[in-house]
Amino acid sequence: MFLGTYRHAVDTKGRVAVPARFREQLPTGTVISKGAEGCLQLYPPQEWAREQGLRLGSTTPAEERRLARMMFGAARECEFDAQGRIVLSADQRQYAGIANVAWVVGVNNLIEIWNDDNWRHIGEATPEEYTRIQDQVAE
Amino acid sequence: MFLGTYRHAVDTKGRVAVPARFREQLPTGTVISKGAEGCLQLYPPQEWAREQGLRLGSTTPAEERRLARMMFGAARECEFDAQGRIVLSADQRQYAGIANVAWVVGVNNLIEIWNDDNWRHIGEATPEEYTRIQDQVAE
DNA sequence: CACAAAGTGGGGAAAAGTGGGGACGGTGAG
DNA sequence: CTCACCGTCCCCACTTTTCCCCACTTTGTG
Repeated sequence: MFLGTYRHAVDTKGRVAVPARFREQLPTGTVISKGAEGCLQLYPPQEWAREQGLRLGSTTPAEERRLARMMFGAARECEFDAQGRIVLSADQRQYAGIANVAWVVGVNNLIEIWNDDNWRHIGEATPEEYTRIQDQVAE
Repeated sequence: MFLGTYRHAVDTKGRVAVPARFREQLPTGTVISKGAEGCLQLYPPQEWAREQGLRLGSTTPAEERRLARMMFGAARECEFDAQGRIVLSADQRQYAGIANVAWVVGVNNLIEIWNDDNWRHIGEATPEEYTRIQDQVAE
């Protein structure tokens, strides 16, 4: 279970530190790819396995081909260095609009990485907003 | 599992480097053929075997006959040189519209090779597009 | 306040990618 | 039949990127 929000530096080589609390729960085989609303997502192996039903073959429908290409094309297996950092590729940084700073957020089963603006927009909420959205999902 | 997008040069002899990450996972018997939307596809042996369900016979429907002819007719076994490159034939380059640059993309079970323009249209996604397509396939 | 753990930054060795020379073999023209 | 030409393949050398390692700074805790 991944919880909490962390603000980390992204250096000139595209490296970001994954919070130690998260790292201890991430076995090898963790994958990072694009996510909705312009974030990046880290999938622990068991979560990633769920996504792998999507395959290419001569009978795959056009919409699924498109999604598979975008999703797997943007993905990489996470490799942690001795300091517990991963490298965000240039593509990934561009997609998420990340330059020098990234927000690393635990969202229950996945970890998300956001840029400043998008995270402020999506993640921070006034009490009124929060209440409204909770009511909306409740239906 | 093949993941990630790589932009590689195609030299005057039609050679493209296959990313080292992919190469390690490709045994001999890997096949390259044409794919949908104007790409080329590399099939590892076990994936190629799956496509061989498609056979010609007296009861094969017209559409499948056509597909079988195009797909198997265009196929070749991949041969890697000492630097890990494969040669794209003139036919293959023409089909995919590839000149000096190719995008080599891991799409879970297959590897695809694209030209600049087509990949930009099919594979690169803005956050809005990506979110839309993900929601669309989710149904 | 001191010590330990976590995060940040950069230099250098190793690996990956790129480009071209030249040998070999098959094809077609003289 | 011989010779020039073209395509293929193998080898070598250069460039660029990756990643591994070390050291410093900051944060958090006893």
